[in-house]
Amino acid sequence: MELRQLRYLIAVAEAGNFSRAAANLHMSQPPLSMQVKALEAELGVQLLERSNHGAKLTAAGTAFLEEARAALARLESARRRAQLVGRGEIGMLSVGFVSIADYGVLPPALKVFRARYPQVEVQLHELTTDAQIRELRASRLDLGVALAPMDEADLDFARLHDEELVLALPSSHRTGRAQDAMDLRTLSTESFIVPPRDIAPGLHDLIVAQCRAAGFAPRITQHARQMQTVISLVASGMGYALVPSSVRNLNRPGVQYRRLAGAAAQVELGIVTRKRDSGLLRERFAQALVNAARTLHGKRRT
Amino acid sequence: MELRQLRYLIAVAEAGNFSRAAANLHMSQPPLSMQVKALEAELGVQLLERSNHGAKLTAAGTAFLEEARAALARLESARRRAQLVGRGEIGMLSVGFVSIADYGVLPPALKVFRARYPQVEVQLHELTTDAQIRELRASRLDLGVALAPMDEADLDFARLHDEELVLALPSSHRTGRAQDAMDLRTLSTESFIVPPRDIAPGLHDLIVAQCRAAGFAPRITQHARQMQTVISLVASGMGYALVPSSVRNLNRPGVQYRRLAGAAAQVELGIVTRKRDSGLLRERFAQALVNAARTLHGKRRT
DNA sequence: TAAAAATACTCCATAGGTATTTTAT
DNA sequence: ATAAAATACCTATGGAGTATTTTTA
Repeated sequence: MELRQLRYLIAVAEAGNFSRAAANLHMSQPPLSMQVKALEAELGVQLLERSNHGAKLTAAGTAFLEEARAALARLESARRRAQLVGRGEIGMLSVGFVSIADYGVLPPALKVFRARYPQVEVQLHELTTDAQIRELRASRLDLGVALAPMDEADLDFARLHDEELVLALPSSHRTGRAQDAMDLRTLSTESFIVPPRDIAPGLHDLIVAQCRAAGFAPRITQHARQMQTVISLVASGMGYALVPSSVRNLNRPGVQYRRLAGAAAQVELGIVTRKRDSGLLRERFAQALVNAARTLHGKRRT
Repeated sequence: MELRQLRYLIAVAEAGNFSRAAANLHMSQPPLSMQVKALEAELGVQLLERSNHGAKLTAAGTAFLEEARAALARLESARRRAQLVGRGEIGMLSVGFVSIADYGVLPPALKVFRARYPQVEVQLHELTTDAQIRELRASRLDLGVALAPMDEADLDFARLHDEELVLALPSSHRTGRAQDAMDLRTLSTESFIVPPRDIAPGLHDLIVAQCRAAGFAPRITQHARQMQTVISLVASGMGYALVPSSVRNLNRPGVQYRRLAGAAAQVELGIVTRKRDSGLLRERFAQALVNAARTLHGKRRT
């Protein structure tokens, strides 16, 4: 069975005679007759009733044509959908992100992307860096916004921006002015709230290293997986926390943020993707993230 | 776009690599690559992501293939339906019949046909001969069981059987025994119930001619379109009627039937169809009617 | 270097063209 | 006699084959 034969059959059925159909198809009558005959032979069914006056569909021909037309329509829809998906006008994109991205690059990037590609469904998953790696490998994620360090052989990491660690402390703490940097050494005996190492090893280690640099090992009294929880615990006076600076956007009563005196460790945020995995939408979304990062943090660099 | 190309794309998508797909298709790899490339070129979309390890679908390819598979399935269904209809296993048949056929050939013919072709939908329409001619020409009917005479240039008439006219008279009429023939001349002053001439000219004329042959013009006091009505009127004592003998099967209290003395006019029943209109189902139904007629009336002839 | 896809070419099967015959009204 | 489909034969496009090159992990 050939598409050509279906189109020819349709032409004959519509014209009601082979000669006229051939003219409509810009071809001569004999090959048209041959093709239709070949189709009938293959199906083993007579589709047209021929006469000197022309040809009309048999009952079998009518039944066949109805289905065949639907099939052709389906093919057209296949073509259309492929082109739309190919141009990235419609589609699906699964995006993972660490919670701090939600206070920084993600919202503006999403806003721009959604405005430009309203037909693209973006599925958002708040996941730790580790979980993103796992989900990327399982192809349940197309792109992740995660924390460095990242040296997985099968994944690519593209740096978005750095954030320094800042101190989150209860409002009850009254030392110095809000804009002043704070010396971590004055807090060496305080309790610290830190994300658990198995969940966020990069951030965990960075926080511990920062304290070490200030000459003490932090007394960790609470682990909390999500930044929101960390900040809530600080607000309730459970202790202090070192957090990436975009968490400042999380203004919660009872919490204040202070820059650290001296060298502050940098948390590096970037885009993780599968190596040699194409994906127009993925690239465009990555670009939106890069642009958002430039807008938010670019000023400091230039 | 060619069906071949769709099948090739499916093979590559399933095999995950061109070379293996080519082997599955019993062809060599280069033409396979060419055809898929041609498909992509026509659509203007990349459907496969090639690498040394093989090829996998892009998002566009996945979307395309989903629709394309549906289209191919639809084509298979087209083939199947055409073959079933072609073999007359499924289909639709629109049958017209004059009311007296309903007391004769039609019920047994229908029973046999329905048992053999349960998937064929038979639409039944009780229509006068004239109406059947009209509906056949409008292609709303495939076959009719009608009354002679029939000499329409574009229609075929195949005789089924003859029925003689018999007399239907009220039970109150007490002349002679039930099995005796009755002389129409004894009823020359009675009222007659006759189908209107514009609806059933053949039967009407036959009845009038029968009376003329008996030496009188019938006094027509009532017209009735349907045999049921004619018989009801006789039952209620409104008059007498001459009806085709199968109407005897309509046993209604208050009515008796008698053969006519002397020569009784013959009502000829037959199958009307469009000239040069094929139709397997139509032929099979006609055959069922012929068989039924032979069973019901054949004995008299042999 | 090895495995896969792409390129270069050759060949022939067949879709389509022209000329003509057959068929049925 | 006419109009349509079928048949006969020819041509050439393009689908498929073989041999080879290119690519990248």
